[in-house]
Amino acid sequence: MATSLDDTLAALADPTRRRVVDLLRVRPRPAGELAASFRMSAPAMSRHLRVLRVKGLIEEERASREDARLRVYRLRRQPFVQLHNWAAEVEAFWSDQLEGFREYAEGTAKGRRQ
Amino acid sequence: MATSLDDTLAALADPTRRRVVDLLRVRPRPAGELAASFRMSAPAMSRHLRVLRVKGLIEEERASREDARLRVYRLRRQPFVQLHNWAAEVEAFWSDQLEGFREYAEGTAKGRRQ
DNA sequence: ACAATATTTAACCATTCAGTTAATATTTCA
DNA sequence: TGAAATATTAACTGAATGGTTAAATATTGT
Repeated sequence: MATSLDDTLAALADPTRRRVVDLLRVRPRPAGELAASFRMSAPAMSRHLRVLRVKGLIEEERASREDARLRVYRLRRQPFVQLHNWAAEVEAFWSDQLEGFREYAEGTAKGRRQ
Repeated sequence: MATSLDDTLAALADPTRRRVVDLLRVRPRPAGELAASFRMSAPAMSRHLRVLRVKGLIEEERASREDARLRVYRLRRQPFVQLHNWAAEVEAFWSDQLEGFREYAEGTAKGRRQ
């Protein structure tokens, strides 16, 4: 059930969905509470939640609940670990000692092109 | 010149653009070399590069170059640091001792539903 | 000056996306 | 049983997105 990085980034591209993640980061919440946090109709939020769910960023909570009408969503961990790792890899571009060399090489090389 | 996290995620939502970042992560490259790496016309790549530039993920290299027709692009650091930090914050949802408590509370609480 | 090269901008088109309202489950509770 | 509450799916619409080809801009080299 691993979510691809591309799916994760596509799911997070919409600002509303990113804010939903920030809310779920505090604690799992039912769809209605999430919809109420935005000036947005329930169906619109429902679709955002579906995107997040299909892409594997959240899951519907199956735990026993006092009201079965509520659908409580919680974050899944894997996509965020993967995103974290990728961002760290990209950052390695600068932390490498290589970067200093790259700067130097870019400024002095003459015929080294592709 | 700080790029917002929302801009960063929007720029990375497209798989082509994410692959461009992966290529630039190795070393800065001219637009033509990037276009050649995908089965895609030069104008299409040019637009992807424009998105990445406008959103602040890459910059055109101003260093003295042997051929002024080439536009070499390189990654900017800040957006990736920010993305890394945000993903780490989301992950804290699990590494917190709180998480254990949350699981417990979810399973046992009865009337705690805001 | 002129042809070739590198890249972008312009104009166009098909698809995707995010929002809305209306209709459809499902569960709760009076 | 039946109205209220929670949430989703369906159908529609306008805006944004990503690709294409043609035209324009700037630089290089004969």
